[in-house]
Amino acid sequence: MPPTLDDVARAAGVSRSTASRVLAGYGPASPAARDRVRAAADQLGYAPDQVARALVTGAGYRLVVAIAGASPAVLDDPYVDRVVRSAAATGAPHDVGVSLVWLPLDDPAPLLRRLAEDRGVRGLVIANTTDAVLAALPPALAGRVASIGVGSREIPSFDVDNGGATTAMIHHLYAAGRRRVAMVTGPRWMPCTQRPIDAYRDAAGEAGMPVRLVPGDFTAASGRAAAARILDRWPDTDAVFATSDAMALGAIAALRARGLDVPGDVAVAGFDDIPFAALSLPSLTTATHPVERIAAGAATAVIAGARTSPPVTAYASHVVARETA
Amino acid sequence: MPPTLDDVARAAGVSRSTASRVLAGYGPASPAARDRVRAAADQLGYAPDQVARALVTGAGYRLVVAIAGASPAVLDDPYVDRVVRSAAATGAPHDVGVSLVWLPLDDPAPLLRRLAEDRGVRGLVIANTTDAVLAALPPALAGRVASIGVGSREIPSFDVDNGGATTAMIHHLYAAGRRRVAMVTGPRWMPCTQRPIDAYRDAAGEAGMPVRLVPGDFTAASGRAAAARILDRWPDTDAVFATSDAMALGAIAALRARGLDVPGDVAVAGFDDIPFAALSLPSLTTATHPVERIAAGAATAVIAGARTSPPVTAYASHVVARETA
DNA sequence: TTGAAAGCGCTAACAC
DNA sequence: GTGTTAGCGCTTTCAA
Repeated sequence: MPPTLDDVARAAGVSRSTASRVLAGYGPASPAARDRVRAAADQLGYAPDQVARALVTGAGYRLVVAIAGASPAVLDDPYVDRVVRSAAATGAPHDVGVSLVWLPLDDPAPLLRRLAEDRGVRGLVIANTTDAVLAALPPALAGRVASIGVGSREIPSFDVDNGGATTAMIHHLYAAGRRRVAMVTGPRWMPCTQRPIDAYRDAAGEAGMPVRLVPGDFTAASGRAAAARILDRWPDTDAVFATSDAMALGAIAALRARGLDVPGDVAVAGFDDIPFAALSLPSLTTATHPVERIAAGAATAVIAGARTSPPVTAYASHVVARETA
Repeated sequence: MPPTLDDVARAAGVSRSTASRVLAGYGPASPAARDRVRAAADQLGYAPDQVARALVTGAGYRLVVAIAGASPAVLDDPYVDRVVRSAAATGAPHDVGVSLVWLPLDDPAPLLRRLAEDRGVRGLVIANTTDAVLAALPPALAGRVASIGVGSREIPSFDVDNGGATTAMIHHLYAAGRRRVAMVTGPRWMPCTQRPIDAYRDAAGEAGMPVRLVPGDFTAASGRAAAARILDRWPDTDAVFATSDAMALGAIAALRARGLDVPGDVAVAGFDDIPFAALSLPSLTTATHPVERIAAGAATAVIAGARTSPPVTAYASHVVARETA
């Protein structure tokens, strides 16, 4: 049996409350008592029982990662895998576990309410956040939510600087001599897909280049379809920037199916820098997406108490120039 | 504030103990009391507080996914991502969260001991399990551990039938006219890499074909290196079966770098059926690996109490014939 | 079959 | 600065 606070207190010759105060790190305690308690705790290998602590503080012991989307299928995505894994690794030293749920986009309130009432829930990390989801957040969750994507005054946001990445990538394509760059965006309902669109428009406007936008949903299939639409509408397109590597890979397949050479006829760039971007042939030019760091930041914010985090934390992305663009 | 057991008991007009017995599902209770308690619980929307329950039962509230390996870098792997995500989704309805840790292969005992003593830990799912890890498992963890990989009499094992998959794949290659098939295996220290090797030897023996084995570590880089070694040692090799898609893709790159055509000169097959396998050009022939189902099985076993599971649960894998083989 | 009572390990008022 | 006391919500003897 692991030692309890009582054991420590007894060994240190103080009361349980004093031991608790010392170990919790706040509340009054004499230096002498401090030393003795700490020594005893060390010597016994004491670690506070998080369950008991959670019971009395009402803190909650698990972090819920909620992925907003139209159907539970949104969970089936390597991106989600990376978020969850990073959160699970981040929580481990704090003894908080992670559970994963699908947050229905059309009616998020019931689940959100249940989570708010669940005493086991330490806090929430929401991904694919929309304004509607933000609005549906019960007050009881205040200060315990972080968003990967858009945030609000109360909800801190953690996300990649995809606007900056877009600017950099478009400039990269222009610098390589491409003139008619089409962009495959994320789905319209995701607010965080707006920044790349704006950045693209700005870059195109400044350079006097055309704007060619087609939406996708981050999957390879949607990239394939998007490339087909682009070629149909604007046959002279000489570069495609897809905002996910999967879409970029799909686009390449579609381009080749039409007999076009990549990058000879059309350059293609992706976004995310998944492991296979480097392995595909030709290797894919893309921009980094530090998903693990973002998720770790969001998880840490929730565990620490989200109200102390700055409203927006943007993670830099940089262009990885390979063969396709 | 969510309703407590006291609220339910009061509403049902019984004592807290009776309500507890009814809701827990065991212990004596009259049918009348049963009905009243259940109705009250329903009506109030009662959900037991897992923290309080854990405190008294000592059951633990989180599932630890431990990945054995030489360094913390083993955590940085899409395979791990899939395991963790599936476990996190599986635990969610049971209010158990998942945390992820690295289990040092050379000295697993200290961490294992800490986990065994941690009252917050419900149980363990271990991946990349070795016999040494199994031997180091403290008795306190008995019945609360499931292994993805090798198991033992006490530790149930959940894994893909990679032996069967290997047999099927080798036969597929022979049937396609390949005669000198080399295999890139997993690292030697992983016991679960043995079955594919045995299956390969058997198939080769039966067919009177040569045995050509080279170890890898499941990464693309190792696949590349392995393919180079294969060509150096056995230049007439006409097929490579790599036991991960990443290695297969690496092997293809190496083959092409030597001017060989895939599948014209050398067929290549992988294992895992990662999303990118279908997208690569030429598309990769591989075998499925239901990682999510395996992890869900292991997680469920731990949550339910692992001693009730059969000692070995093998998940079928089937060949997905595409262009490379 | 039921309820009273004890207690899981901890924190937090509140007296001293 | 310190110790006493009272719970957090639940399960579980044990006596009725």
